[in-house]
Amino acid sequence: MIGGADVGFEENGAIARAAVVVLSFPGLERIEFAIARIPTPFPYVPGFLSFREVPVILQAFDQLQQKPDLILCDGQGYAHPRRFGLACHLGLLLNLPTIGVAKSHLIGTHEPLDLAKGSWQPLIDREETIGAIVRSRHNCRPLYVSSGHRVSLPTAIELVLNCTPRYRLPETTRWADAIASQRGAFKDPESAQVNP
DNA sequence: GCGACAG
DNA sequence: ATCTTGTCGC
Repeated sequence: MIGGADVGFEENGAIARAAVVVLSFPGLERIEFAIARIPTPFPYVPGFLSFREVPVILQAFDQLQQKPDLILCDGQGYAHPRRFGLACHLGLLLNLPTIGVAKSHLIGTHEPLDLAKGSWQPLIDREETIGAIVRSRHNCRPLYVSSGHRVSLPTAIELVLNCTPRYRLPETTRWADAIASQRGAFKDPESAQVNP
């Protein structure tokens, strides 16, 4: 079972709303999801994102009946100024394997990336490989992948690609995002009528 | 001093 | 992250 977590905001950022979903693997069928809302505990400060999003994610996670074996996070893992991004923070607190999958760059340099899906390049910072940029779809902006907790970078890249059959983002992230934001045909959580 | 800066 | 319609490109 693979989990996905994402956070959205309401009331001009005053309320943080998290969604954690659980998908089967490798089938990627949606098994379950949970939602939590709390007053936003911390402002957005680059490099300190976990203090803003992890608390509410933990509350949503606690509500799950079926706990996932690993979680794909929306944000950096080891590819962080102090090597401890959101994915590392969440994984350590839950003592669960996690992977950081960010949609944009925070730190690190890299060589040009091939356009073909599946290609990747190491992300380097201070002579160290901290993660990788991965082409999850032909000719699309790359994903910033890095290990979060108890997962190696090669395994992280492989898992992210296996969770991304069609779109730029992993299915886990797409579902969590659709549920965390208040978009789509999301009416009653029980009816589960959501469109990623 | 200047530019960059996950969500 | 969020506001917010149409639109450019494959």
